[in-house]
Amino acid sequence: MTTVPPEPSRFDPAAADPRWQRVWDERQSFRADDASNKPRSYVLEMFPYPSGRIHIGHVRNYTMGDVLARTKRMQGHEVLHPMGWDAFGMPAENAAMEQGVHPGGWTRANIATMKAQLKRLGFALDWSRELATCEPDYYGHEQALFLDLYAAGLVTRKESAVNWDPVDMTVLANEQVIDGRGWRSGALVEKRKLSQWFLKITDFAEELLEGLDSLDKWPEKVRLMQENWIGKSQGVEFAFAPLAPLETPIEVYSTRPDTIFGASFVAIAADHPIAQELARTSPEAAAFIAQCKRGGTTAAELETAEKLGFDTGFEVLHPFDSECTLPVYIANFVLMEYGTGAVMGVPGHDQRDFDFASKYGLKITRVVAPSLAEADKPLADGADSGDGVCVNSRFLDGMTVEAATAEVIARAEREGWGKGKTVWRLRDWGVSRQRYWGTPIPFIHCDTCGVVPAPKDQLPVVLPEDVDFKTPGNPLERHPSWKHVACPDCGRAAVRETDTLDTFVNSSWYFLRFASQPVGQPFDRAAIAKWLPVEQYIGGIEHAILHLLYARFWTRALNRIGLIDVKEPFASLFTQGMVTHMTYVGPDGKWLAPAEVKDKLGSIVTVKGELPVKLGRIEKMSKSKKNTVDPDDIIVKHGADTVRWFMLSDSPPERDLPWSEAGIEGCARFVQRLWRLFGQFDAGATGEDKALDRKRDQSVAAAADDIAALGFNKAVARVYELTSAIEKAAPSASRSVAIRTLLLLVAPMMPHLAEEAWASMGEGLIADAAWPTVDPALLVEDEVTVAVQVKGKLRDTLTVPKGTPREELEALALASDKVQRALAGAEIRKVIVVPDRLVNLVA
RNA sequence: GCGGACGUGGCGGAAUGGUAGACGCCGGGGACUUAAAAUCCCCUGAUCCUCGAUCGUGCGGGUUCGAGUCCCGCCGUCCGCACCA
Repeated sequence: MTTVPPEPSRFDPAAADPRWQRVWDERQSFRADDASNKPRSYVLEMFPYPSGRIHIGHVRNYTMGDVLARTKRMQGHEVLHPMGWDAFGMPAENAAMEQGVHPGGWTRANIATMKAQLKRLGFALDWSRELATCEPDYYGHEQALFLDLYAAGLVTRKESAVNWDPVDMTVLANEQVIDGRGWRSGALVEKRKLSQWFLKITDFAEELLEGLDSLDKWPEKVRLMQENWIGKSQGVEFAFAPLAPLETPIEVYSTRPDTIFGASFVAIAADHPIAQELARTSPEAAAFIAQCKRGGTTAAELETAEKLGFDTGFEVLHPFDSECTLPVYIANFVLMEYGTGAVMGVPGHDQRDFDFASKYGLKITRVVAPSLAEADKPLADGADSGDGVCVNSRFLDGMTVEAATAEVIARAEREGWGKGKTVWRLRDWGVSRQRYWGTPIPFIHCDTCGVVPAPKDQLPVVLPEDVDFKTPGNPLERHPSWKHVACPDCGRAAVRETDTLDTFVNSSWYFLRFASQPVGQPFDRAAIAKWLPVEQYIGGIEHAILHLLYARFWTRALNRIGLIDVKEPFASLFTQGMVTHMTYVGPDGKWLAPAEVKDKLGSIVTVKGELPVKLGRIEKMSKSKKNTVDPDDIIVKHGADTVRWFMLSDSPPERDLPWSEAGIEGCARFVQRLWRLFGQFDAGATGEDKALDRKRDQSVAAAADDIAALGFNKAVARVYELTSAIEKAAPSASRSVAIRTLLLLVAPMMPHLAEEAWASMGEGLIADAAWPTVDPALLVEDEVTVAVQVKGKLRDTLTVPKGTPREELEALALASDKVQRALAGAEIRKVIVVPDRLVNLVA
């Protein structure tokens, strides 16, 4: 094999990248020391699902975390920056069904591939802590934690209507149903009654909600989304007394008890017991209920769905007025799952009730008005949901909405027909999945003893290897021997639970396992106290609810049962934007890959045949749109540092980053430009360049601030500025110091180039070097440019020593020809001077 | 319907209420070269143009000596939630 010696004036990533990656590996440069006395930083990016290959979104995510981790390290922190694999999940089983491979083999091969890809990007990861959730060494501990939660009463098993995905043939959590469809399969979700395992996340509704207030370093958007998801609503639950022939009272829930005198009907859900009972004797009612169930549940269908009702003929009594009776309707807009499955209809102050009452000719009364005087203001345009005082409401008249609400609740409780109640939108988390490739739920079903937890000394309950995927459904259920065990209590023949845990359980505690991996237990409490909470967590906004809410819940649950001390897992959260790319549509209307098109005289044509190509939208990279770029290809072409630099440049990290070929080439040019500049380092140079010294330290200070705030695009701009300034400067000792400093500054972003240049200067590993210190005196300019405005418009600028007194600035401003011309002899009425910034002459 | 974010050159984007457009990409001109690549220098918001001037941050108002930034009202784009009582 012959090797071509690299051109010395060019940086050769093909040779340098693997060389330095090997050095970091051998020296274990990024291994976190649990015993360190340095300040600690736990930097974490959401671990990937091993789908096959790293995609560009991963590269962006991990590059950001890496720059932060490397910078923190240089700044003297003991950094924990681990990586692992969210390795259970449906795609592995799909691959098993489609390709006849074993999910474990498929997953582990993908992990090997993706790990090699991550290594090629030079991430400063502590690989000694690598974990994969599909290994018994991980999920066995998860089973133990699940049993602990069970012992504490936080795991329940109950029969319930569940979301059944008919394509994936499994149950889905509410969070996994999007617009009535499975989040993975896209199939219309059906309702089924099954015995399921649940985690009692609703026990934590209040603290998960209140905890959001302490997460001041989380995006407001994510906190709001979680708040809405938890959905706290305060109101009153009370009963309407029945009139014969109706026998049972109707319990309703309302957040507006102040409007109780405006109630003109009661509506119950189609699934409500009274409706179901009526359907047995009334074919009309049965037909209506059937009609309700046919209605779609997608957003669009709900938007246009008409409010439909069925008059049961029953009547109930108003709690405050024995003269007043209300008709009972079955209505298609009332949900059995929320509140009591029955509502009081107040058409005057609820648009939905208004529509319903208008349609069925029910009474519409105003009971809240801006003032008592406006009690009879007509409700022409629909319901009035505004604030105000109660009217037409007897003893409530004149009270504010708030006071009236309190009064009604007080009376209901005193008189015993209702009570104040908080209702949550959040449901318990159903975690049973009828799948093979997940954590086996460690329980045993015994005909004699019932549901018995697997003894802890028998953990892990390991998945069987010999399974077949030729028929749909759960392979664990079909396996000939796996499920048959002796009951741990009575010893008689029993069967294992064949459901596995939702994969979101796996990702709900992995950040704890990274902090320590003791053999016999899930984690070491002291190590968690040292490292947690994660200082900076980085990942996609798509996990704003699911993963982040579940992880918060697990952390709080483990805290409550006394296993850990931390309550919130992630102190600071950053949600990064997607990598997008132009899409191309060929003459046949099919998507074209970027490599299949080219630019010909300003218009885009196909490479083959030069046929015209239509430009689509700039969208998230996806295989179906063919607008993807493979990270490996770019690494081979340009080297890891170029890819990393591109990921950090231009777009603010929270926004989308449009991929462009021109952009990556610009980055590649800049890598070489830096390399040339680093080659100009001259240890023996003499002479001082004060301006460059100042620029150097200002750049370092600003870039440090930018990186700390995750403003990587701004840090990149500082690097460009300093680079240009050094290039323009004449040789001097200052210039050499500036080159050396620039090298340290780019080290977290372009670690391979930095190591190579650092070594050529005769230094050790730049990975072990310290962040450059700055002279605070140099951060302050001694000369400033002051703007001179006339009536707020810029007319001139003055360059003056910093701290020039106001009077002098004013005099200098008045002495300017341009200012005099702009003034044109007008009399000055007022002068605003902001020292070191501007003078504004108001004429 | 409810909630939120955003709107700045050809493009990605900078800008503690104080010189709008930093930095990068694209484009144009030039230098070097037999030539090209690579590299370097200059220009690059619009209009009128010699200096210079006028306009300019989605639209309309307002607060202020001064607004991309704050307030009110629109328009548009994107995201989340949704018969939630």
